[in-house]
Amino acid sequence: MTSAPTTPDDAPKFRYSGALAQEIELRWQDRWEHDGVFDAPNPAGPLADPAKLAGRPKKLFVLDMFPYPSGTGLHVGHPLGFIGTDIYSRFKRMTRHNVMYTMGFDAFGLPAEQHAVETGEHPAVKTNANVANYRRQLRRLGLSHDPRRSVSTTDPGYYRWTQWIFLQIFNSWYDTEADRARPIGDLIEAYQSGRRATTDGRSWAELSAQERATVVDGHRLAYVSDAPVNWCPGLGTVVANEEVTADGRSDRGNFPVFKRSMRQWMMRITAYADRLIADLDLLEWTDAIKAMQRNWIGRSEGATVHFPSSAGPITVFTTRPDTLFGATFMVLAPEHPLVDRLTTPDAREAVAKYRQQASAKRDIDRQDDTRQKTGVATGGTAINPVTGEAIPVWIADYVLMGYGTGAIMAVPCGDQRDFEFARLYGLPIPAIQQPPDGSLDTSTWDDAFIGDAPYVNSSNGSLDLNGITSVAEGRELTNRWLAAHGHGEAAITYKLRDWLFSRQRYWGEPFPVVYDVDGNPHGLPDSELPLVLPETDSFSPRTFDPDDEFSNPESPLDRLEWWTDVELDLGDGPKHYRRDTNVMPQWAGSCWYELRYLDPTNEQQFVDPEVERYWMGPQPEGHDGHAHPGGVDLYVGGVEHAVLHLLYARFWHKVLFDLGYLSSKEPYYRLFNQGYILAAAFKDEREIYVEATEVVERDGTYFYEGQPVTREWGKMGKSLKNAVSPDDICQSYGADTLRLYEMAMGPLDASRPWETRDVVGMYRFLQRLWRNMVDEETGDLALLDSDADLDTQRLLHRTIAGVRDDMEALRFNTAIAKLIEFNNHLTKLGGCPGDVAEPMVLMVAPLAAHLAEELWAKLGHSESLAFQPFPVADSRLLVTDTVEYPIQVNGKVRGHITVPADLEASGVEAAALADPKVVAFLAGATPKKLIVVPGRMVNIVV
RNA sequence: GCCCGAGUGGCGGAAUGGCAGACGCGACGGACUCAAAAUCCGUUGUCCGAAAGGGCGUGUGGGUUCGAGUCCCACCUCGGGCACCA
Repeated sequence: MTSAPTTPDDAPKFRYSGALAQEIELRWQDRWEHDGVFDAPNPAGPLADPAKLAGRPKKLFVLDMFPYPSGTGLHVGHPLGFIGTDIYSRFKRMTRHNVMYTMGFDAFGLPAEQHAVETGEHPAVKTNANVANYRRQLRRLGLSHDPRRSVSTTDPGYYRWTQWIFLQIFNSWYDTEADRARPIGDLIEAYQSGRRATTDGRSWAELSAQERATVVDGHRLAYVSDAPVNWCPGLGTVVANEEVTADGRSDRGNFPVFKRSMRQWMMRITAYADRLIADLDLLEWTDAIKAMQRNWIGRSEGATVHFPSSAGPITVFTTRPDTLFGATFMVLAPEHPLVDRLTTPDAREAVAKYRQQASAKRDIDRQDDTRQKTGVATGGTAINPVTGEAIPVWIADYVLMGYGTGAIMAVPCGDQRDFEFARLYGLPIPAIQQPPDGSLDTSTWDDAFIGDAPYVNSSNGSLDLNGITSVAEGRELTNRWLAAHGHGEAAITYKLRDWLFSRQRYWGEPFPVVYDVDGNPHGLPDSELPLVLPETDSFSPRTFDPDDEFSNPESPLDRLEWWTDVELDLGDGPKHYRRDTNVMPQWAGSCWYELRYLDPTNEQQFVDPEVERYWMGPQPEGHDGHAHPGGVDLYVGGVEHAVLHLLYARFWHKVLFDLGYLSSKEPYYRLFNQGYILAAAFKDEREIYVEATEVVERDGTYFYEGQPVTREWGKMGKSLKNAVSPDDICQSYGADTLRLYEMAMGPLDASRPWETRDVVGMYRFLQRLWRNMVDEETGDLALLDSDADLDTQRLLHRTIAGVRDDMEALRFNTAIAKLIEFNNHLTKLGGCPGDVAEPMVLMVAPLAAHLAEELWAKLGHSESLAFQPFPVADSRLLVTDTVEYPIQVNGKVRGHITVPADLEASGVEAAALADPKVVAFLAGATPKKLIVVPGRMVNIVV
């Protein structure tokens, strides 16, 4: 919509134009790379450099969520966070920090595979081209990455260790007593020694080899299970719970997802549920993200209660065992296994019909009619253990098989859903609590009562809650009674399910697992790693009609018999095995990438422990002076990974921590969610998006090829046809202008609309800055002959103090504003005083890195300024001799006085009352009260 | 329904309880130019006023305070997340 300002031919030769910026930037980027300026030294190993390390007493690990390298390249929305982390990294280097900062690529995944299917080109070819393009674009932005540490998840040298970590998880079990993962060998040893008993009491030696394998496999943290999973025929693969939307469709592709029992790889993340919640307290993350993680894990405390019935005990989970006296019926999920046995002959037909209806409307419909509850009675009954009464058992689809036990005790007076259900089917609703402002006659109630209130009708002789007023106490007493009488026990449930870890795809990490003739899985020995993805030209996943629920997944790797069938010696002689033909989900590679950055070329270990301790270990005194529990010092990325990536990565990290490979409990100590860049998108009359760059505005109306179009705002991207390429902006204005613009738009965590029109503001700032120091005709340094006057000195040091604070707090927008303000002051002086140039250039350096380097060189330095100390404010120059006080009368400013800074309050008072404007305003009235805030203001109350 | 956020000029936004609107864009006026662009200088919350000056102003209504954009209560609107979770 708006074109870049054109620099006229007769403009001064060394004006800071887009072309000059580009020349400067490319030159410095080459030099940085050539000199290895941003190579961060490790304390040991091949990247060790004791000389460099000596000058950098503190470490700082700054991390971006690494991108998927898409074929369309970066748009200006992508690097928002990257620019922020770059500025922070550059600033920290100037304050004696050894900064770990690089960028890798999360390059397995569907789009590259899709491209391969369409073109027949191997996905690695396209992926490598995309990675190369991303690297070029990121380099063009002047990001100060250590290029030696950049990794791609698709590189066999990388995924070799992803496979290795998988095997660590596979070869571990969760010891609930020690509350940590341990090697599977410890479990076997415990069984062998008899310290751990088998379930049927036989000794370990008495079990057959197959029985032992089954026991051991049943404890592994990565295990093959035959359980209900999310089958997505449209994608031709199973997907994780986290990848299914609320309305039962795939996150990617929006295809229907069906619950089907299938044999698939699972990760026992549920073993870590409590620690994943508890350790959130260690982290500096926003409450919003912590809340999302807690929500997703969904811990509920309560009790399991067993209700005797003719079909055996029906076990329910409840968070309100204290309301057991009010449980007047039970509801089972339609799929509950006891339904058949509970159903009486006369109810059989209705039950069968309801179950069929429920199973038919599993996806979208189930959402729609959530308002009106439905259900049928089974005719069967169960015994309420506290009252001894027989209560009817119903089935209803508001009870979900996938949560708790798939059965509930219904307490209509104390649960809104049960209340509605009881009202609908005329079931009794006895009150068991006395609501503070209601009667015990529940027919007068509009809703169930939930909260603290005295219990009534809640006694059976041995358990008496009557008169107790606290739910917590009632719960506690009931739990004790249940346990004592064998009717139940305190229990905790979670919404979190184990993580479905296999995908029927080609472009992912192959499982380093083979199956013996009996179908038992065996991990490959280290010597077999990496298990390289086999070459083929048949990448296509087998996909199905999206609604074809009963189709079955077929892995592309399954077709490669030359690869799947192998002869191996796993310690007991050469035998025939069949390889696992699944691949890992895209999340696998991103579960540990930050660790590989630390030691990217290590072929013996995924990371050298000494290197890991240095960068990730707990810090008694972190970068900000606070102790921190270890992990990445600053992790920046979008909120879209609030549950998926962050939960999975925390889980893997904790397993590796338990196994003794890592020194921090958590991978990411401080998380910062940057906002999104939004952009105007335009639709024509057919509601189709048109290329936003081609739209012109006339008098508030927008036109595309002469036709009017409508405007809306959305996340920048290909689908809305509103992407702006950073390459174009760098070409027209330079990367420094782009960096400044993105940061100046607003606070880093806020989303904001992109306006190409506004970019020129930062361009002008850099142009003025340049002109204040450089002769536009000759390109030579041209500073004022004189040094700074006192006012300028003071403003400089106020600016230094402010910019420093802003940099620490990631407030780059206000840091830029302060620098512009100071530069505007220099412009008024007619140029830059000699003694101001260096501090000014150093302050600008983290933001406009290339321009600052160029000016620094012109100031006579041959070294890069990357490690020059950031200016420090002189506190003597932060105070002034005189202070201007605003004088308020009744809270409104009516005048100003300027008085010596050290004048005491009584003097300020006298001066305020003597000010002619104030005198006029008071018109002789006597002040009732006079407030002097030293150094701030005066308020006169009349 | 529940849990997070956020509401400030024409626009993006700034403001340890202390002069609301820093900084940038745009707009308007001027300089340079044959002209335009680029660049430079100035004005720019709004209303009244020729001006000096004054009234009104941070989603709405209350409250605390000498003083509230900022703190408290209630509400409205918008954005995000979760949602028949027992």
